[in-house]
Parts: sequence; C-alpha cells; structure tokens
Amino acid sequence: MTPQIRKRRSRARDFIYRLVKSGSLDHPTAIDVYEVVRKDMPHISLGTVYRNLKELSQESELVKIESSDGAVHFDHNTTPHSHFICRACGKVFDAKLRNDIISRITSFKQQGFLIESAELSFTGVCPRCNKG
Amino acid sequence: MTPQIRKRRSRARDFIYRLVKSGSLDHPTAIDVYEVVRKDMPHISLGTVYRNLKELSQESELVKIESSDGAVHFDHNTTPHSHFICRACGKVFDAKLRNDIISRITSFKQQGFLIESAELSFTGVCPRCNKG
DNA sequence: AATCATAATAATAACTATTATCAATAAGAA
DNA sequence: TTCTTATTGATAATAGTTATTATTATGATT
Repeated sequence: MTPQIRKRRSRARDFIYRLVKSGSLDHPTAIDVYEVVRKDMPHISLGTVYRNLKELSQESELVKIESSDGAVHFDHNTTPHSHFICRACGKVFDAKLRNDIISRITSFKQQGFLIESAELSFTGVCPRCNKG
Repeated sequence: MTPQIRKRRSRARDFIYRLVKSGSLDHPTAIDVYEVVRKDMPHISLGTVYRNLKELSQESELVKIESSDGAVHFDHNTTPHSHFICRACGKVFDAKLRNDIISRITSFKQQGFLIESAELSFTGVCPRCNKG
C-alpha cells in the first residue's frame, strides 16, 4: 500500500498556524509568536516555534520577511505586497504591490531566472516616529 | 578650540574601503572581505572588518543587502537597483531599478514616511543552477 | 621631531538568532 | 488497543555579529 506521507497536524503546529494566520500579531518574529503561544501552552519549546514557522513559510502558508533588525519576521498575508520597515521602532508596514512590479518579474523569467519569491522593502522612519 | 570630530582614516579602514569599492568581490559578506584583506594584512581582526563594513554602510558608502542565506552582503554600487538572490548557490545578481519604483517612493513620502533606503529582492534559482 | 589625546585596532569574550540532537511523547493508521 | 513514526521538549551547538578592553597608531599640536 502507499506509504504515509501526509504531515501530521500536531496540537502545537495547529495552534501556531492559526495564531499567525489570524493576523493578530502584526509581522511577528519567532520570539513574538513564542511569547503568545506559551500563554496557552506553557510547555512549548522555542525550537518548536522556530521549526513550525520555518516549515509553514516553506509551504507558502506564511511569508518570511528579512528585516534589517537582525530577526526574521513572518507575514500571514501571502498575497504580493511590499513592506516599509521603520528603523526607529522596528514596525513593519504593508503596502500594495502594483502591476509594474509584476512586469519586472516577467522580464526576469524571460532571462531564465526561476523566481520563487519577491520582496520589496523600504526602510526609514514612520510618520509617528518622525514626529517625536 | 573645536573638538576633533573628523574620522581618522586608518590603514585597515582604507584597505577595506578600497577593496569593496573596487567591485572585485561581487556582493561580499564580512567573511568574504576578511579572507581577502588578511592576505595583505594577516594580523587584521574579523571584528575590524565587521565594524568598518557597518560604518561604511551607515555612511552610505556601501549598501547592506539582507539575504535569506543568513549573512549580510555588501554592495559597492550605491545607485538604486534591485537584486536577484539564488537560493541554490547564494549568488546575488544586480538588476536595474526603473522609474516606476521611484513613483512608489514618492507615494510613501506623501504619507509621511521618511524613506532612507529601498530594497527589491527576488529569490529563486538562477539560470545556471536551473540547468544542473 | 617629540609629545599628546584619542580614534582605531587585535584578540577575544559575549550575545542573539537560529538550527541540530535525541530521548520521550503523541498522532493517527491498522 | 497496538504500532509506527512524526513531532515534541529540553538542551546543546552553531553562525553571525557585536561588545569589551588593553594596546597601537593617527595626526594635530608643540
């Protein structure tokens, strides 16, 4: 018979998935997720959070955001969009991705590049931090 | 009298600056730079390389590239352009930045965001790796 | 040229984010 | 319920980077 290849849905994995997918955490890092998850699952290991976030982004359920603050952030929104990262408060803002970027991607493809992800990030100071 | 605020140009700093600015290293990491510099300055410390690369990018002499391979890369080309990062070989490719992106930046500015840098990166597999 | 103040360095420790290890646990098929 | 093995918790290890500090060297001043 066919071997079992389906991924098991463990309690921890399910919790992490639903938590991040809910969008309540606003571009969280692994630590951010860990801090929230452990309120309901005090026994959970940080490694488990890292592993599941990694796997979920590899399965395209989440998007990895490389920010310049040294930590990886995750985005529940997997539709194409860009980010603005404030270097003062570290907050990640969303911005819509317009069609002109899509045409750029087409150009890359024609040159033989296999594009798997695209990330457009702006860094600077957000309006709130710019006031203070 | 006025205190001395001018940055001293040390031998190491000068060497690192000129090496990276020459463009011969193709988006090097701190380790890449270290390996080359130590051929001429065997006594140089890795920390010195990190510190100078960091300072040079803070002074906008170099551009920091956050790649998904875990290491920070540096670009001697400070003019606006985007990158394609191969997840198979890690190589960073350059691509021109077109005017449509510039208009996006203008839009951000009108909302009160102070943009200091922009990074557009594509990740996937480059033509050479895609063949093998 | 000698002196001086201090920026920059070398060597290394410390730190942070992340991944690997592995025995124990638990998901879910049989 | 039993069984197989994916997943976990706990922890060690790793990688990249930053901090520490005594020492060195830059370059201004004498």
